[in-house]
Amino acid sequence: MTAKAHVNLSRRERQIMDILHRLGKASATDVLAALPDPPSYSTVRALLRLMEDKGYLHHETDGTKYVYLPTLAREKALQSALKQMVQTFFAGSTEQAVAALLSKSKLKQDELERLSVLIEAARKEGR
Amino acid sequence: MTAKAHVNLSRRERQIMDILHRLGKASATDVLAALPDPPSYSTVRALLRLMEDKGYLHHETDGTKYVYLPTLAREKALQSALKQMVQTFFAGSTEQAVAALLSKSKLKQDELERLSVLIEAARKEGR
DNA sequence: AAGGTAGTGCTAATTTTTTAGCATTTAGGT
DNA sequence: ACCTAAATGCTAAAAAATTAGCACTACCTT
Repeated sequence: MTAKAHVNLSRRERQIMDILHRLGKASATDVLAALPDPPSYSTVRALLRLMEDKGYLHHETDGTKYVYLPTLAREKALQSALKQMVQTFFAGSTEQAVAALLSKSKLKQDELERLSVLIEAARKEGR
Repeated sequence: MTAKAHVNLSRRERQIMDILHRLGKASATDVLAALPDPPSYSTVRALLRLMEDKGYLHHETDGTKYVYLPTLAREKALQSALKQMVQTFFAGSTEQAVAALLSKSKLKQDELERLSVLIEAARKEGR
């Protein structure tokens, strides 16, 4: 499983990976509920089995049922997704990406406060 | 073209949209050069034509050749991508997304400085 | 002006994805 | 112990995506 496996995901596979990353872990029923234009339950189970074969995810047993989790650790997947986004829309500039996030959402005072602390810390560290 | 059209893109379609957003616009040759596991030139042209039919992109003529551009304005596509990312990995928290970006890349002093200015401005504005 | 190069249009085959059905197993309640 | 409910395993059909080939046109170079 390379870190850029995501470029090879099909439509449904990507939707399912997004759901798993969002929920952390999920049963076939959970996945079905979260899928856009949901297919049948049977279909979802088949997809999950195929994706497990391909190594994108694996399952644990919770009593008699299966709970699926991404194979690639959240950290790795996140890093890959962030990099992809920064490259695609900001020519590699993290600064611009952060600026876009800031401009597109109304952060609360306490959130801004905490970010301010983070940035000041980074500035001192680099100095 | 809804703003969440991206969830319906196939593997190649997504790869091509990423390339177009990265480059702004691109010829079939450009796209071929940028595609991972590149297929034939003929294939790329067919994909571009299909995607144009679906409304994902359109072309302009540059002399005799075609140059393709995303239909959805960069701003819209970006907003949709950012939202998707924030929802998937940060349960909707922009603050956490920004924090992750900061922690995963070494920003230069001048970049940090500019971000600091942005954040202070937002803090004053919200107050 | 002729030949070659670089582009487009169209079509069809192949491969992959997506889908659903049926059989089987396990657990729990009466 | 038996019946039902809720799982899973497996298989195959249908739909969509991916691919490449061939024919044609415009332009440039000699």
